[in-house]
Amino acid sequence: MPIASGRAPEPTVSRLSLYLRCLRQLAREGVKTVSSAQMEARLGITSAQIRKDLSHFGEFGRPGIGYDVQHLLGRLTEVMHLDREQRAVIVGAGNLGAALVGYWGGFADSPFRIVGIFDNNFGKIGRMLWNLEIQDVRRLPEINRQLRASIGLVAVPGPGAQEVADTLVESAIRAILNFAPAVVTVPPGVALRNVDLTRELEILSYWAKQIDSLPGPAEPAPAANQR
Amino acid sequence: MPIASGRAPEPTVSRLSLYLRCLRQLAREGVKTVSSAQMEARLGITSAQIRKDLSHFGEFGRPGIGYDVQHLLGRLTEVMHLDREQRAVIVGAGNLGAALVGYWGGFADSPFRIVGIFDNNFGKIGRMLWNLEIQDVRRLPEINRQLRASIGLVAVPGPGAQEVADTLVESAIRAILNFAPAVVTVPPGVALRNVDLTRELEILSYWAKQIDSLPGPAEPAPAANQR
DNA sequence: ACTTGTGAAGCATTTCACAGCC
DNA sequence: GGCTGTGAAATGCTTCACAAGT
Repeated sequence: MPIASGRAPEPTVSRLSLYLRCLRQLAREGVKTVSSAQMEARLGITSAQIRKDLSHFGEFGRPGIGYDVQHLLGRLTEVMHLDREQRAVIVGAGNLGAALVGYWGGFADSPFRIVGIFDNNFGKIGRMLWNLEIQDVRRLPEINRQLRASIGLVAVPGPGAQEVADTLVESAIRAILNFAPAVVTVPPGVALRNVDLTRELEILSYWAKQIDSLPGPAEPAPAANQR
Repeated sequence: MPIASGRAPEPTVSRLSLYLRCLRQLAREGVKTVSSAQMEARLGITSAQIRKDLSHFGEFGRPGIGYDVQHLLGRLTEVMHLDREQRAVIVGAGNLGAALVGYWGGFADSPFRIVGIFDNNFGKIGRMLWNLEIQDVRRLPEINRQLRASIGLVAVPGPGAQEVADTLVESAIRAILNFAPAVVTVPPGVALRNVDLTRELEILSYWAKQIDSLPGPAEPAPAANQR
């Protein structure tokens, strides 16, 4: 029994987020208790997978009963550090950057809060975006001493992405979500994930093709692992 | 030698898109020939992985020399069906939908073209977004007979996502990119990928935590597999 | 009767390492 | 000497299946 956190596989962690969303919905519905089989029905992730995933972080269920929704919700929220405010800055005040500010501006009960938006374009610096003033990315390290954001979102064109990431690291950011179509590297101790929109479409283009040229009757698409 | 396409693993296909981007850059730089080791230096994907990936689709390299950039670029473009126009529609004309239209409106040399945007809100229907008129999502199946899009982007709030996906399937869409924070299911023969922004931040929140609470000196973050 | 937690088995992907070719 | 393509080994993840708990 690996009491609480050891080192969990990356796929497991990424599914935790899905479990959380499912549990929040169950809580809204007033459901008290849920079995891994019931979650399978909602998420399309096998019950064995769910139990194995949860087992990395502790023993949350009761044989014959299932999981207490509120309890599991609380524990997973802690495990993922979503029980505290998570402050984030966005670099890049273009279409995408603006949409991202709006995206998390909407929900007040989210732990994520966008506390700053930065750009390198003098035409944009000083303008307001929602309730935030666009600031000079060159001042980011200095300004983040006040903002104390630990997450950075990179929404600039590909060629500028590495430089922006370096600036974020220099600003004591611990996690970067990169939307730029570019390979970004970060030093040990900084987490990085990429969201690459063109890449997603290209991958779909491949699978759509595969489906077209299938010999027999249609086969299930690989469904991206419910990623 | 599995001449050209058999069934390639999903991770391989998803990396193909990275190889393409790298090759396009090499072509712009005027580089004629590239080895898997040189690509490793640019992409952070091991040379053995690159060679194994490419081997699923044919033998493109020459021992002692490497790969001809133009040739490999051309072949991979074919493999992924990016040598033809790929028409897409977006459902949801909110912040995100609008940003997505702009995102692909920018680049003219992309095979992806947004040919329609739809919403269910009468306040939005009829308004223009860039050069497209927002249309009633209820008319999507009918209108797509003219548009002939095969890709659909879902940019609506979570609760509406499944209904929208069903409408897209009914409209002869073969591939769906879902941005809504919801589990969507599609019938066999339709490809589906999810881009879940909140989920990405939640996962980063976990890894950033892991880093904080590391006993020894910092360790590399799992880097999301360059995903 | 139902459900969890988990070793063990099964499967998929990555990495190794080298024969063969330039 | 340098590089590809690929079986074989290693690794990592998922699924099975069941003892134990309610």
